[in-house]
Amino acid sequence: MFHLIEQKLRQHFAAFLSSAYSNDAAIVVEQPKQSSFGEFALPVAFSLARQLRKAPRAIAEELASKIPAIEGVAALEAAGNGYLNVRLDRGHYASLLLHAAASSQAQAPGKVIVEHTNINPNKAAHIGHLRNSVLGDTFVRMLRASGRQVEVQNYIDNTGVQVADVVVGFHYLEKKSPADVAALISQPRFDYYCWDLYARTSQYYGSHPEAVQWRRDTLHSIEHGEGEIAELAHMVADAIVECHLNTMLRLGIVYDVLPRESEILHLKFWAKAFDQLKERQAIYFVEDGKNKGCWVMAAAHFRDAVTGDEGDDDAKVIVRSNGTVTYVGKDIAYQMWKFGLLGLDFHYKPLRAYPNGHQAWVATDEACDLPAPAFGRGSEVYNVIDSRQSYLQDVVVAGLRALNYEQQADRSIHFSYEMVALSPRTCVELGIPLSEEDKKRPYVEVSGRKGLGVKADDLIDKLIEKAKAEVDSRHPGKAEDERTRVATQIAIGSLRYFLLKFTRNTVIAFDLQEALSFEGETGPYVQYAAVRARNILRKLAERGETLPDFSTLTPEVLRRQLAAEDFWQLLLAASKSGAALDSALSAGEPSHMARYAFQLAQAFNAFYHDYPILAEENPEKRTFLLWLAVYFKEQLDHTLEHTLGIPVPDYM
RNA sequence: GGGCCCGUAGCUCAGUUGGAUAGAGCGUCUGGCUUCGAACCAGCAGGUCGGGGGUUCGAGUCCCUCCGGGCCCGCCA
Repeated sequence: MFHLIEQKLRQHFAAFLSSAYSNDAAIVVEQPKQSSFGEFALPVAFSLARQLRKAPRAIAEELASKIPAIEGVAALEAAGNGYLNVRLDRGHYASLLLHAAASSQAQAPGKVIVEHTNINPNKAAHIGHLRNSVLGDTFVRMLRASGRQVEVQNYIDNTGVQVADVVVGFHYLEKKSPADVAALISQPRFDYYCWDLYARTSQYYGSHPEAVQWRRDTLHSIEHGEGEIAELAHMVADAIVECHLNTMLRLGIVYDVLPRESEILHLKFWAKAFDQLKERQAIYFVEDGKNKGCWVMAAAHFRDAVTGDEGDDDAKVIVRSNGTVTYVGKDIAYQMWKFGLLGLDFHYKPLRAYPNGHQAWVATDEACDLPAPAFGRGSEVYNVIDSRQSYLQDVVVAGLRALNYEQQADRSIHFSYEMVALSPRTCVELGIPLSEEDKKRPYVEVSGRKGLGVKADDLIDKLIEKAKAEVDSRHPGKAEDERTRVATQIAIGSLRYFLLKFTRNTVIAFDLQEALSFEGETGPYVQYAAVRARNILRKLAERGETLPDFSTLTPEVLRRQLAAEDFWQLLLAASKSGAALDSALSAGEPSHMARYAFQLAQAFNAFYHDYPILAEENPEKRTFLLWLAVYFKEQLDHTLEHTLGIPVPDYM
């Protein structure tokens, strides 16, 4: 509601300034530094000062007296050295909130595609992957909450080097047959097994350089899709994907479609993109020099300043001299498909039906009988990929631009974020050996090749264990499975909030102790506020009472009650979820949404402490306080569950 | 050598896109449970916003420069 009033205010001032001063500058509406100044502050007098050659303060006073009355605004005051502060009519505003019908938001045209997770299917997911998925999933929820149609894609690189390395491990190091591996897959935590095997294989290359030939042979077999090696690769990749989907489902993260690299190749996506790139001369064949025999994209396409003239050496190789295509090449084809620019489509088959009924599909190269939804053909594409790959993302966008797909290039957004590293303290705790140099660093980078990192499932297990101990001590009377469910919800809230509270370009130095904290600015703190609101209503029901009739809360009554600053500030904060969503979306920062939820919880916890609602004896005030609690609960529940993907437990 | 990111309280981080007296959490210290359960609340202490220039009514925010740290720049992905 808050942002609607803000919009109205902006329009009102724009119209007035346009007619009175012929000034058409955009109106800036801020929130005052101190709440005692009112609800909005307009620094408009400062920008008018130059035009009118008058002191800002005098202009602000003039505006305050001359501007026509605005419905719902109680006062307009000049303040400071030229601010114009706006005070809302509290009764009017609250009445709007009380009677607001759940406005069904008009669906914006066009489909947004969000690609996230994209974990190499060769080992267990780790904490860094969780940041990607939680950021992506939350952004998806935010877009949907704002009325956008969104498709969630999880790209599977099932033919790459990383899968090949694990296959090398199984085939050459462990001499395992497909039947042996199938037996392993049926055991729990196959992804953990591969985590170790991948590290072992990488290590083996280090001490046996000649083994790299195994990798080459394996990649070749995978690409041609034949023989035992190719079969192993498929088995491993498919099984690990299942593990990843299970891990993500624990956090409430689901997908619509999983495009795969194998299909990009088999269905000639790349061949078609290659033709277009050649035809439009986005890439060229190199006759000489270090890139001899390759098809490359000139550096000028993806770099601002090119120092050299030709710069073949700076060019990005798209097709190797042996004729195989690089990852970026395939990514260009994939990006084209996302926008419906390729004139080709995958076939699809159902991959899994989620508990909530949602169906995920996976790309295949042969048609199946079941009709799949129309995937791809997006009008906007967000790729959630860590910032270390920004160079490659630039190349992909440059590819679109070089093909004259300017609009699609502009709407290809690298939703980047910094990596998750480990705090030195946590490395020690996990038994990771550190050099003297590393111990002095603020953080240590994780490495899949070395097997260094915190596995996602381990972390989730630890969080559940910790939460369970807390729940057990507080609610010994509740049933075991119920306590486990609540503990799981708390663990999810804790983890999702932890990964969201940092802005995207902050490197997270993951610290186990910090992540396991449930106090202060954490998910459980916010959940606790929602649970407290819930408790009040449950207690009311236990006393045999029902909620009073809120229609007795007339604007006059509301105005009277909201004269109390504490109540007004809580109501105001709770009414800002739409504004918070708008600003979080325009900034592309899920962290803003998380912080809003935290601030709202803070406001409620203070309110809860100071005003025992059920003990209130004045009937009018009691009714009002109950409505306030109900309104707060609705807003926080919605923000947590719908937008942030954080469940609200029944009790804590 | 080129590109991107970071530097704000003891620690970890925000800072509404240039606005009023720079804010949270943790930690330290002090106080508050008669159950709408304290995973909470209240209070104290803590800052030359890395340094130096500049732009203007106004800079943590924009520009230049220097210092310190990180990440990329492969016929890996």
